[in-house]
Amino acid sequence: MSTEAKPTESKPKNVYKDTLNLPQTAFPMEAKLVQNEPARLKKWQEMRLYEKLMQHRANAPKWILHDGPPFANNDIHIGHVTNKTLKDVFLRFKSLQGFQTPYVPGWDCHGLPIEHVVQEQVKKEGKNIREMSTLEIRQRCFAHAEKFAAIQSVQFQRLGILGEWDNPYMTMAPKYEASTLEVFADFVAAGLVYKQLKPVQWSIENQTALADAELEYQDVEDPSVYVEFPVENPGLFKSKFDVRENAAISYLIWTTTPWTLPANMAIAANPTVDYALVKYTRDGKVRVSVVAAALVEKTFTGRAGVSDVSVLKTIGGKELIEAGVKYTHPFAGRVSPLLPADYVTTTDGTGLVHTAGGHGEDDYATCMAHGVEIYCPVMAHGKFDATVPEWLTGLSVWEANPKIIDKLRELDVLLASEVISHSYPHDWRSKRKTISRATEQWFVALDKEFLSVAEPANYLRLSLRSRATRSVQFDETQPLESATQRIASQAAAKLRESFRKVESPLEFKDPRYIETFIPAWGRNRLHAMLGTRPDWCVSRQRAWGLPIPVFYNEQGEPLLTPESVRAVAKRFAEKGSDAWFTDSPAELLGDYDPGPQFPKDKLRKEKDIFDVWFESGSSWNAVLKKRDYLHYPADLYLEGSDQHRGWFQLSMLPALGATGQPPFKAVLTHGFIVKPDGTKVSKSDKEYVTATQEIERHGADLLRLFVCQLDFEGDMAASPQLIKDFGDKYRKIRNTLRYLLSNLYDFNPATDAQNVPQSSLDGWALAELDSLIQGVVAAYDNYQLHRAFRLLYDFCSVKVSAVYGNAMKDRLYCDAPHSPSRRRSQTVMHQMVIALTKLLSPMAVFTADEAWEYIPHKPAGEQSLPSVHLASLPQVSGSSVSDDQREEWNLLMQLRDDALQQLDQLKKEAGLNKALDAEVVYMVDDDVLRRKLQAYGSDLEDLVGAGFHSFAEKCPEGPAVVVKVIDRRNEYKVCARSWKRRPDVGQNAAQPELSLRDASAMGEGTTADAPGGS
RNA sequence: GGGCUCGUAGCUCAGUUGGUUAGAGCGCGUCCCUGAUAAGGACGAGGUCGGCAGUUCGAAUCUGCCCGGGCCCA
Repeated sequence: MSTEAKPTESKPKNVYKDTLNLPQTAFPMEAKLVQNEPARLKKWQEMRLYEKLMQHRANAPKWILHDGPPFANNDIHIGHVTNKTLKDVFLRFKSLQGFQTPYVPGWDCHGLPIEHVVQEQVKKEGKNIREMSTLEIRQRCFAHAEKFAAIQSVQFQRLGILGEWDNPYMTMAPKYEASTLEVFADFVAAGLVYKQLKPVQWSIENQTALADAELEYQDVEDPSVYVEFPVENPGLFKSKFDVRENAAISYLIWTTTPWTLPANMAIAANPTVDYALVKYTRDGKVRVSVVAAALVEKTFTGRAGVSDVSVLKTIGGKELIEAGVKYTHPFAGRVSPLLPADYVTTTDGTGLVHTAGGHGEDDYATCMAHGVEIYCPVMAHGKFDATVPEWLTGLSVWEANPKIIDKLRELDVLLASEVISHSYPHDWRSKRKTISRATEQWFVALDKEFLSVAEPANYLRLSLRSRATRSVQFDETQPLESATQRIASQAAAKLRESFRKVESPLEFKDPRYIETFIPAWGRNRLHAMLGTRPDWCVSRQRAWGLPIPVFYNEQGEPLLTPESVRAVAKRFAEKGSDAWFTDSPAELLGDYDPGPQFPKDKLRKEKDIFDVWFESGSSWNAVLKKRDYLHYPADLYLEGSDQHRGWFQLSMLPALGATGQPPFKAVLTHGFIVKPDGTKVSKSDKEYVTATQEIERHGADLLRLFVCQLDFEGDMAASPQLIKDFGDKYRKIRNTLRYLLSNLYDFNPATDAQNVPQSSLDGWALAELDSLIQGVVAAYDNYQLHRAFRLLYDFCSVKVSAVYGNAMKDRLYCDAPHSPSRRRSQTVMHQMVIALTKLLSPMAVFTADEAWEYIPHKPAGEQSLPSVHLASLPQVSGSSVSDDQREEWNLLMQLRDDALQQLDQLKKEAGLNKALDAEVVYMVDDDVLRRKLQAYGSDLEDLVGAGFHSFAEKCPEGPAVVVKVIDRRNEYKVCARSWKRRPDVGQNAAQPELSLRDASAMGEGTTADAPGGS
């Protein structure tokens, strides 16, 4: 499209370039984060930045975020990055705000995952794990945990996480273990600890009970059987229900776990469900069975070998149960009862539930309630003991399944057998199916009322559950903001109603009440979980953990008192919990005298260890209470949303049991990293983000910013590609900082600062900066990181780069160095770069610190700070802006939009390429308005990068101001220095090629050869 | 199956107590500049606001149901 060839022009390019004040800075455009961050990290470590910051804020109020300990196993992953970054950003913001923010990172060191890895290692080495002593296994586990805590520590520090890395907390440290036992002692003192046979999810592979958190549900196929359990006394049944048929009578049950049938001790029925007496022919024999009326069709229709199905009559569940007709176990021979249970439904099965108290939570509850024995013939390794029929003894439960089905068929009580697919719990480590199995376990009672050791004797006695639910109770004094909250409020009303009977609700500022949940629904969620969770099974049958400090005498009676526990704690504090395996009971108990019932030389030690959650859940005691520079409760716990059931809840229970109040004032949860399509990632996905790899690829700051820009309240989409693309955002911010810095090389606010009138682009920019500072601070304050990032980014991209910075170019480059207009702009830019750097510093810790070094003449009191991370929040200018003033700016920006569109038109239609060749004409009739606009001076042309502006009359209709852009290539001459095309070019006879401004600027000389930046 | 939760342009997010043609930035397309230059600028095209049905004069916004995703349980 090059129509006008200009071969002869050959203009001597840029002869005036040396006379300009072009930007200069040593702040590099290219960040080279990957290579530069480690150096800066080293610098921080050498100057002991964390300690310096703590000293710097020695007299400030504290803000304590208590770290939830990651598991000391494997490298860090993107979830760790998210969690630790959020923590670090909030800590740094609070510090910027003026708080002292000590941060003690920690690690969860005990537990099955580590023990499992060690087992695998041992296996690989060809050794037999059973031949190794517990102590030996524990030492290897200790080494493993220590190694990975060290690895993760380095990785977290590489991310720029600031904290007390040389003194973290470790749950396996002797003093920590002792602190955990102290909490346990308080539980014992409160009478909350008991031992009982109870079904738990049991891993056959690992021969241990599993915590909720150790279970994974997977869809599997299992045999399901419909079994006719013959009534014990058919005559009685027939007479009770007036049945005349000459047929066998049975209760029809359904189960997907045939192997639990040997342990069957009852059948549960729902008193509110109607049951049918169904007559049918199976394999040529007429039979009558009881089944829920609603399930007759589903149960019998289409069954092979079943015909002539008819309902003889329907009876109520209550009636059925009260008739009291027992049944005979088909192959165990026992006679067992029909029991009422309201959890029995008619969605599945037959409405009559096979009940084995030794193999199920509900079953257990039903049996306990009716005095039925908890019977569990399955041993730890998953095989039947000798109490079952001979043909089953010694078989594993999985081997037993088909045998039992065969037996049922042989006994002619199998109505049907089919394979169904359902969700079933698996051991998270072995990935094998778990079983429900009754064992002796230590429990913490949720519903027993008690007084904590911290409470006076006349205090209201409440259970752990009611303390917990009370502390998260909904606050109906808060305005309703969403449907969620409304629902929450309804639940709260119900809850409060129940409180009224025994207790008064907590006030907002009561330390037993959790003030804030972010997001708000966390309160609701935690409440629901606390309200329904079962008693806490705290024992595990493993090696790698904290031993439960119980002794047994020769009669098998347990020695467990607060004093005995504290005595062991004392020993552990010195020697670590390995002492349990090396020391005698007498040594462990030290001076403690358990009395004649428990002779020390005859005591036997408990073999169970604690659930790891009990240890990490006691961290508030081991950390917050033991380090005098922290405080209890913490201001914030911040973890992924899975921790509602995990650490949040299991920190609350120990804390409530021991101190009567929750360990935190606020809880923040964040979502999980998912793939860009919103589904969950697995390691084999190509979208999987390998944290350490991404840091090595793009640098920590980029990853940190990436995390910050996502709304953590929901799931967070990430992939290597998304992170890479995000680099554009980083570069935009960095270049904006660079541009600002590059125009400040000759600026000293002490001598050069100018007043900034509101009616100017500078005034507009300052007001924008003010609202940026306010907005970003508010966003940080409300934990809306993505909003803080967005505000900062948009400010850099739009306000500075596109509008203000662009408009100021002409005067910064071409004005005389000391001209007030140039100095005024520098005054604004100086404030901008300081504010931006500070506001960015919690997120982009490396980049902000780097930029800080290049800022000339930092604010009073901050010149000597060695790092931006010791600085405090930027000040707002504080000048109030009237609505009229805002209107004026809005008008200006609107005119800018108009002008830019016209410029674009001219470019397309008239071949105008440079805005500097155009003139902007402001057509105004109103004198007052004209005068207002005139105050903006050359802003009026620079706003769109034009060469010249003027005013003109306009016709009275239409808006108050109309802007018109005119191509002046044929009218005006170009100033050879500023490249602006304007009528005053040549008016200074001495400088015929220049505009008046440039001619006079030349006269004053330039600073182009001035010394570079700081 | 249950509890909680999310679902607005390719991406990340705004959308205030329901109210005119649903916004921004990025990306994308087209173009300009070459004195922020492995930078900078302009214009433009993109959305049945997950779906359906209600309430209402009017709904992205309220209600119900459904679909899809996530966390936690069973």
